Amino acid sequence: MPELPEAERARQQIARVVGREIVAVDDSDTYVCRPHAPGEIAQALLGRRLTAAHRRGKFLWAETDDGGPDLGLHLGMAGRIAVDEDPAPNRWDRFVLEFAGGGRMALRDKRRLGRAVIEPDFSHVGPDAAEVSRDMFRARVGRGSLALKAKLLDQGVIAGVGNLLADETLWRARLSPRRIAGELDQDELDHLRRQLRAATRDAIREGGVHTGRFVQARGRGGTCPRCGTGLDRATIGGRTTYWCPRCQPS
DNA sequence: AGCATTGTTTCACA
DNA sequence: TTGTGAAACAATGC
Repeated sequence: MPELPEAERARQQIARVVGREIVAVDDSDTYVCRPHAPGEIAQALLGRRLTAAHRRGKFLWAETDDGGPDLGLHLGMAGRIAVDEDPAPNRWDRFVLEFAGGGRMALRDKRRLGRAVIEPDFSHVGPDAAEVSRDMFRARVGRGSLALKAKLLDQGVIAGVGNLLADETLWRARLSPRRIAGELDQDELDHLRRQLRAATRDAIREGGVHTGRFVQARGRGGTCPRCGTGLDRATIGGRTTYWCPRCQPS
């Protein structure tokens, strides 16, 4: 599930525990907490408080008090942040903070592709897809020979777009996922950015990328919500991609 | 049984 | 340097 809209909801959850004293840390999942050894994150956080919750694309991090280290979190393919909920039954809470007074925050992740790390490095992460300026978007997205879909999925170009949001955005913008990024003109790039922002804003408001009109129609045998044409399907940028061949001509 | 899956990283290679 | 594709990661669901 998690793309930028889900990550933003997760950030809001993290913000709820800002100011609470951390009295226990479960960092025993060595895969989710890699490369840290068990207890390393605990030692860095025990007794501290989170002071702010931030997000860039799908990457989350929280500042800590007294010059403590940042705590980086990523939801991976199936994670979410559970605040003050009962512990998950099947050890799906991969990383947990417990607070004075009994509350808790868990990275709840059926798979284990989420991450929890101290002092995260975002040097290779592009600007947030919902915040990127028009000029920055033109310069970063509108170059190179990659297919447009692959370009949007590259977190180093712009951060936050996943497979579903990419398809939703391209459908809204009436652009083929196969178009070459560097061949779009300025008007097309500006239009694409507008549609990306709109699709992202709608998804955050409606509760996730799954609420998108196109995402709901997306799938084997799906038809275009606008014109009823059967959707095309192919692997682009390593991900299964759907598009309307009529609305989004190559 | 086999295949697919919303994410990221790494690697071999062109 | 830039780009491509595949594999790996882990686990679940159809």
